[in-house]
Amino acid sequence: MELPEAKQKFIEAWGKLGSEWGINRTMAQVHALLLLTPDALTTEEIMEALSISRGNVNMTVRDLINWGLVEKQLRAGERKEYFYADKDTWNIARQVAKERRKRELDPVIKILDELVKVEGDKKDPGYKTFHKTVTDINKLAKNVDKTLETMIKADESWFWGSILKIFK
Amino acid sequence: MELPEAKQKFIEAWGKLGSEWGINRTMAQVHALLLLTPDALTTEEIMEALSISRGNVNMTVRDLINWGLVEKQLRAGERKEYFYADKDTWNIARQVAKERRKRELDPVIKILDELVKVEGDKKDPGYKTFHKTVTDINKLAKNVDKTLETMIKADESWFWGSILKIFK
DNA sequence: TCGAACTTTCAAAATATACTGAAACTTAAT
DNA sequence: ATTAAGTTTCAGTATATTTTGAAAGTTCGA
Repeated sequence: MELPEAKQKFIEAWGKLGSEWGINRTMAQVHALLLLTPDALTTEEIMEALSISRGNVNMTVRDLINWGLVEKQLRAGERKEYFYADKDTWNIARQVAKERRKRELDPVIKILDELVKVEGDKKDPGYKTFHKTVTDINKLAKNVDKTLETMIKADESWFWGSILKIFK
Repeated sequence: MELPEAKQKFIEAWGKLGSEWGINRTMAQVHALLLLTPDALTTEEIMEALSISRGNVNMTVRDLINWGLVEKQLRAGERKEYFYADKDTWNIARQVAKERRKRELDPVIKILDELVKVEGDKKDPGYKTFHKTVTDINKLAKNVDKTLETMIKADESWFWGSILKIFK
């Protein structure tokens, strides 16, 4: 396989994975493109490379910046903005974990904490099932939450070292 | 908060979480409904409880069965089919991990393995960046893959015991 | 083998999501 | 103050996903 084709494949694969994970395809593709590019790109170059509109690039890049995956670079004497993606995969993973935790897991845990407190007739199977399900899911969610928190704070080699050692 | 309202909240929350995780909202809601129901429900009852059409229930329930989260029950002397959700949250988590790994992670790892092999000019920064990015992501993906595999095989208390012990 | 009870399918409609492109806006040099 | 280079916004359009509902299919008892 030749390099240009390989790059294309990578962009596609990352785009597909992204869309399966609730990140929109274009956003994932722009990220992939930047990950493959040694230096920063302009809006113009991204538009060109992926055949998408200016408006789309603008919004997508803003999202990537909000996710902490891309940074805007300014160059002395130039008006154009350049976009550069952090290439450290551990940072990327951590950043994604951090954002998703904040956006998705935290709100659900908050609701579950409320629901665990709901009182009811302990003889009623409907109530018993409700209470057990909610309590169990809450516990699971809290475990996931703690694990993510550790991961977010941790150093890569330590993290995988510990995980894979146990699981050996 | 009263039980019916609490149930409703749970169904909504689970639906929202599901849709953020690439599982469609209705599927997650049907799952939530079944998780709250001590015994099995019929198509009719699901339609009623969630105000959705017969066709939708049929397809959604089929998907849940394919994900291994719900089972079809037949009762002697009855034509109707009943649907029952496994209430064990660890099984649910495992099952979801298993399916997503198979459907999403495995194909990406296959592509990454191909891309890691692509040869190029070692002086070319474009090639160097490509190669490093692909190699790094491949490693990360393999670590996640191994961890998921362990989780899928593991027993709940052992798994969280080990994880949380390290992470203290 | 008929028909009632139930399930499945899928084309069409509804809804949700993403993208475009041109106008409005910003900034800085002249 | 004007203009040119660039960025941002967003109404309208395009695309993708989900849902409906009615027709076709299945199964089983009489």
